[in-house]
Amino acid sequence: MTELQLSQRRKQVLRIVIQEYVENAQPVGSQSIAQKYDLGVSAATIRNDLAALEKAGLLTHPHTSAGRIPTDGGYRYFVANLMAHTDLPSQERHMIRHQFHQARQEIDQWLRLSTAVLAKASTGAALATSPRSITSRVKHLELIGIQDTAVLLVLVLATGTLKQQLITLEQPIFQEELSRASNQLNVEISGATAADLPEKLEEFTGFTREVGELVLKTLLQSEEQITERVYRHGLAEVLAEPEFADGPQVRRIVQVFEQRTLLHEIYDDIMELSDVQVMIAGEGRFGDMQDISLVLSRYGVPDRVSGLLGVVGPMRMPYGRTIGAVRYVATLLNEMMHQLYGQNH
Amino acid sequence: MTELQLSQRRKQVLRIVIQEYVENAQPVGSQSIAQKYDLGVSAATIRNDLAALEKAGLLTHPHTSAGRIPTDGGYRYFVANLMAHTDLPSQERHMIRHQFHQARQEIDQWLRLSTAVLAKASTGAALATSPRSITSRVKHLELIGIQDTAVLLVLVLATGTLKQQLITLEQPIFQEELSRASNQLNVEISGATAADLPEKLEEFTGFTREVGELVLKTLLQSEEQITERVYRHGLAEVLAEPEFADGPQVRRIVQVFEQRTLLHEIYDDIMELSDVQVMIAGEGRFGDMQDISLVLSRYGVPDRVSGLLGVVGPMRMPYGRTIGAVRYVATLLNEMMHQLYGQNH
DNA sequence: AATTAGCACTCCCATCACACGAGTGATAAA
DNA sequence: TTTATCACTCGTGTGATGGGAGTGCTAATT
Repeated sequence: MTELQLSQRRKQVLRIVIQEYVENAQPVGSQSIAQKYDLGVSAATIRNDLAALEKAGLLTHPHTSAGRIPTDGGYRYFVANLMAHTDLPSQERHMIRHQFHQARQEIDQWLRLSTAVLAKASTGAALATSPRSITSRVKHLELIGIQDTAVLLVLVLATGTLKQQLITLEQPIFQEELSRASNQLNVEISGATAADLPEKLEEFTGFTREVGELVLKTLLQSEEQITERVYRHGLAEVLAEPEFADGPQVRRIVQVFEQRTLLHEIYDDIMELSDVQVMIAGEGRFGDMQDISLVLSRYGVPDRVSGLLGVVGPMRMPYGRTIGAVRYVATLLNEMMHQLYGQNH
Repeated sequence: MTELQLSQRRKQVLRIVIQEYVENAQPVGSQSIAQKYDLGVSAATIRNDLAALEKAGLLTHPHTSAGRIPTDGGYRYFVANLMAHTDLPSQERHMIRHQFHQARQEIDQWLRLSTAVLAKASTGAALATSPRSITSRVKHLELIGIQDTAVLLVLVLATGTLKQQLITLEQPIFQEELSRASNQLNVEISGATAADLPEKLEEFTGFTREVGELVLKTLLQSEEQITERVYRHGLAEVLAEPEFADGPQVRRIVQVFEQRTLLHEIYDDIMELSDVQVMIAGEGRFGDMQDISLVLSRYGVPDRVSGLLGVVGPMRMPYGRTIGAVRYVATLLNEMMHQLYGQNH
């Protein structure tokens, strides 16, 4: 993409239009700009600038005699070139950090908190996926008889995640045999990844082998699944924004917010990049996302676990603030999880 | 409440008004009734009946020259006295049952499926809570060293539910000591409830005792928590209904759908009663639920586990069908869980 | 007493006309 | 390149108008 060349003043004008529009949700005209901001030029000049910015595809009118509003391209230019790098105010940061430290050692709690915090700090609705292991490593397994013919396989992964799987048997099995099988397997497969496992399983037969296969299956599954659990928060609030006054628009954002498939599609894109990603009106690559923007980030521990975190809201969104919030929460989560999953293993 | 006395024909008229209005979302007038349904009387007579039903508080006009629409009271009367007892068509029932049997032994899957099925079979958005144990019983515990000073406590309840809790220690502890502690505890507390536990813990000291206390705390927590996880499905679809064309109304239903607090408040009411409960416009007992109805049911195994399941939708809802769907899915869940948690223990 | 026909009345809704005003675009001068 | 000026556009708000669906009432009928 060739970098668009704009005079300083025109950049300034664009910045003002976006800022005003984000704040008031009203088209902004040349006069009000000239009046409110002292650019040292008259309204007529600004009018010319506005026309130029419109020609460049950064602004539009809703109709002839209305002020200008930013296009999706306008927002993109703003985010890429004009936006002030905004961190959350330090007071707010401290409050959030404090809350996180309250919820000790509970990933589930952290993610709930993350969405709550994000929804509050942005104008959007927040969502987060549970973390997914990049390569799962078995730490320990346990077989527990639940009923005569029902056995619960409990799998502890190196990350501390628990997986459970119910096994239904043809005929009853004694707890001693369960213990024997689990002991044998533990010795062999503790620390193994999905890649190591098939080889190690070869020496086993019968029930023990079956359990081993199930472990493998569960392991693979846990590496695949990226939206095992999705945390959401703040949909009701974002619907109060004026752009969601009419029906179709509401359904659109609710769908984006609810659908798991979208997250699947986006996941890989986000994972490749370490910083916060902004996706305005679907960037042409995703379906019906007119007037909707996403601000997303990866979180986790590199090469170990990672998940998705972010905000979905109207295109008319305070990007600076939102990006700052998402970035801060992601950083915080990174810290917390680093501490948990830590250096060893 | 004194049972309202209505002539056969008036009941019939009320039934028709509700049926037509539910179908078309349009006020229905005396003439269209006389025309479409052969009641053997003229429009004028029906007009009198409509006036009488309005006086009785079962119908209203939006304005003088419009047809009638049901009030919340009208719907209540309909549900209580007039509604045909409708089960889901048997073909649909079979399909649903089949889907449930596909998702073998996975409560999580069942509940996801339940909400998906309910959302499809009703005009509403479906929600379900994860099951909660009435009295949790410890089946087994396991202590697993994750890092030097981090130990994962894995608790298997008699129901097969897993609870995990991370313990952070002051100083490192050896796996042998962990094993010793867990073995000691397992012998003593296996099968114990929260009520039994304090007594049994008395003989322990030090680390073992600490773990025991933690088990107790976790147990109590799991009995309290009723909305550990809430499954939701189909919000986007219900927003397509004409009553949600305007803003405030949308926010209202989204709030009802999202809020956990409401579920907490309703929980006890629903649990007392075994059949499907219909709650129209909050029944005067709950906050801002204008024009919103809930159709809810308990599910689970009596005296062991139970959860909440149901639909939230517009007041203008096909109650017969919705109730049938909720009832069927609840029954199905009951069956499945009965099989899982079963007769023993 | 219940039902019916007739009729005036009410009130929503769609349509049109009109004026207002914010904001533009163009032109010509500085 | 910037500015002042001015005609033009078009959404918005207001008020008038007519049609129509549906009611409520009254008086006649069964």
